Amino acid sequence: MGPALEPCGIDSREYGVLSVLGRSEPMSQLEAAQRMGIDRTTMVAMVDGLERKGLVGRRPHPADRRKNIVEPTERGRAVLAEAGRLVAAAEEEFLAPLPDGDARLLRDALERLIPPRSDG
Amino acid sequence: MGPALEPCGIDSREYGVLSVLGRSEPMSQLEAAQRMGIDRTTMVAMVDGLERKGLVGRRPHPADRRKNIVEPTERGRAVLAEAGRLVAAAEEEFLAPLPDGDARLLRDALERLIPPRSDG
DNA sequence: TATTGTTATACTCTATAACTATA
DNA sequence: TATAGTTATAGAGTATAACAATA
Repeated sequence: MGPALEPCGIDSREYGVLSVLGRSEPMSQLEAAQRMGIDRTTMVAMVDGLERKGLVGRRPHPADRRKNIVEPTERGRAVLAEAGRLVAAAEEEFLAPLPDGDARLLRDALERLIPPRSDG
Repeated sequence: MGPALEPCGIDSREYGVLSVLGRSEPMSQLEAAQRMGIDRTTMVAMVDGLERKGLVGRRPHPADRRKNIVEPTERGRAVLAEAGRLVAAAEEEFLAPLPDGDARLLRDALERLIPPRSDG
């Protein structure tokens, strides 16, 4: 995934964070961290980086001023969409050596073993 | 693998090194490092740890005194055997949710995608 | 008193550079 | 001149502890 995402200017962890933030309702940093199973202090650094790149923005939660709502910017959403395409293409290429039908079987088996989280 | 190996007193990286050293002809630290795709300086630390635990021993190469031959001790071989059993059991448990036959298919597909190295 | 974000700090794993001894 | 092992050191990534603001 790393090399596949290079044209986007993000790495796989940033793609994960961007996915969490862009594919559900707006959420706080803590909620995002919990969805990804990472520490909230790690999320601070991740959001810092994405914010510097202009891909997400922080704004105060209207009802609870302790919280930051973190949302992708317009450009962040564009990068997320493009990243999704690149990752899908990389996955297809990776699975190409398998005989017809085996790719789906592999994906289904892995999904049964490791239920996907919201960060894809 | 980590939790599965705990009863052995080794972690997954140490299991990898022990496998490389115990499942082929005796070899130098550099050869072992190259088989695992890790740096030789990292191998120094790994062998240090395994030696402290009494699982491997260093001896000079008879024909080239720059080299260390690193081999499992008798106890190292016993731990390797037990670790192999624990890992196999953990894998079986992990794959248990899959319908009959799918476990083999999954393993075969993964093997086709990612050819196994000598560290298993 | 508990929670959210933040900062400072420490720890783990790994690699790079430089040294010693051998070849 | 090159190679094997070693050491010292630095970097990435992560977590824990402590603090400020807010609930």
